[in-house]
Amino acid sequence: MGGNSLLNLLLCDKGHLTKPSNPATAKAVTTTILNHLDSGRLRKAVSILFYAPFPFHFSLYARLFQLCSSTGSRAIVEARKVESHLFTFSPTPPVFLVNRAIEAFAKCGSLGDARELFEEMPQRDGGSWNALITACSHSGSPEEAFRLFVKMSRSGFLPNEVTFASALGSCAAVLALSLSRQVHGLIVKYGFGGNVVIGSSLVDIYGKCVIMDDARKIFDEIKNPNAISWNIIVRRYLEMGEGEEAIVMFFHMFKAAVRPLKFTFSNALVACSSISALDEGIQIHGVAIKMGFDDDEIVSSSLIDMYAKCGDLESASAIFDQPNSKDVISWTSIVSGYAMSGKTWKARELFDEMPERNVISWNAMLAGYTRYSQWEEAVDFIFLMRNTTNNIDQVTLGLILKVCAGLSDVELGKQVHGFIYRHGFSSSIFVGNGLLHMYSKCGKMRSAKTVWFHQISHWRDRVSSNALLSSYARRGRILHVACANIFALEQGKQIHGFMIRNGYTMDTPFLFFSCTLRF
DNA sequence: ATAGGGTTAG
Repeated sequence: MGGNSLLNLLLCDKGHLTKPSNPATAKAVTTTILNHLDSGRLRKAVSILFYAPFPFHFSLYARLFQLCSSTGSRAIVEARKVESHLFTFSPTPPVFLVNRAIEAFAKCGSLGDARELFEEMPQRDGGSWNALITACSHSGSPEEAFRLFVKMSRSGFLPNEVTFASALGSCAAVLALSLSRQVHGLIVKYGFGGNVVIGSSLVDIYGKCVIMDDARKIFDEIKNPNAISWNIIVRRYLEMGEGEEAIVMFFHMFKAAVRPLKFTFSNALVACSSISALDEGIQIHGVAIKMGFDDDEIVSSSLIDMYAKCGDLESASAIFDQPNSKDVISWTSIVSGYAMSGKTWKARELFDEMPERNVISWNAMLAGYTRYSQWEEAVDFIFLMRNTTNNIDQVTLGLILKVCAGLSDVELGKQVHGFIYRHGFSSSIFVGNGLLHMYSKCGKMRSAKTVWFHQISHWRDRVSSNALLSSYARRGRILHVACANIFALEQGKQIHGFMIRNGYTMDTPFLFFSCTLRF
């Protein structure tokens, strides 16, 4: 019990009424609270509730919990006040209301409060388990979500489609393929296979695990795919490097008469740039205008990016020059468009005008200089960057190493290497490759070899001791891979990306998770 | 009585 509820109890013990003396009082206060809520004054409403020494109707608490966690508010203080008041004047509230409280705490970002409340519940229902499992899966605690998922069944509660959807969300977050297959089996067994949310989640997971055939099969079996389902399939094809199929699916969506999400427009447009499909991009632009999406910031910045990457800088500028479409992303897209097409001077002019920059904007400009071997400009820019911002990431460092390589400046390269080492960027494959290239280009083969072995041992330490990394030759193909588990996800992703970029044949990736489900 | 899935720039 927190200090707040203690305060309320003291108020009771001092002889304050636990029930309004006049039955009209509670009703009047409720009306006042509702009026504040209707005008969007959540804090004021909660404050009035908090100091009222009598209970309210449960539906009011339910509504308040929901508002505390609705998008944008994340009002943890208010959620705690509502909970405190509820328990003070209704010591044994109905289970559904406690479930709402758990959800509110979780959505406000306090998994601790949610967990504590769950632990202290004298009675639980399936919804309580679902609330906490969802909370864990949203708070970056997938392991705990899995544990609860298993524990739930052992405690005699049957998982329903919400449970499965949350469990699959956790599977996707850590690419737990083997676990997903087990959960998939249970879903079929329990008869939830036809659920659109679950089907979409499965498409998402199999796609992320690079098993696109399975993903597509499951997608085709969804009876009425909704906008999110379509978004997933378009995105997964895009990430597989199958831009054409992504675009095809985008247009299929219209035949199915499903209104796309703005992110689906983005994904489809990125697919267009990935295969330089300007004509299709123009068609999608037309569709966006027809459907009233063209003044959306996300869609318009994606359009700018698509036109820029397809080499149509005029159309890109035309959209960029329209009012209300200039966020950092649009700015970065247009700068990148000029920079990567060799017009670095124009790009720099725009870059200098940017009202706001982030590390990606800086990298976009630097990438232009390195791509066109403008080493002097690049070096000046790097020093400017160092003096202007502390925002540096592995992409910046990779680009700086390219500059060192371009200049064959091993002394500068060594300094950068030192920086990388001191700031813990060594594990990034992007940086590692940059170092390798830099040392080789400068003729320092011994250093290159050292970097290589360090890189390899790094993977071995971080990946294989936790999970499994096996590369093996078979039938003349070069390399097959088994991937990482949840403790080495970042490394697993890096290896995966490395393999895709370098054209290795991909066998079914194995992802291991130490928990085997028993039902 | 409810809850669950996806996310543009280097």
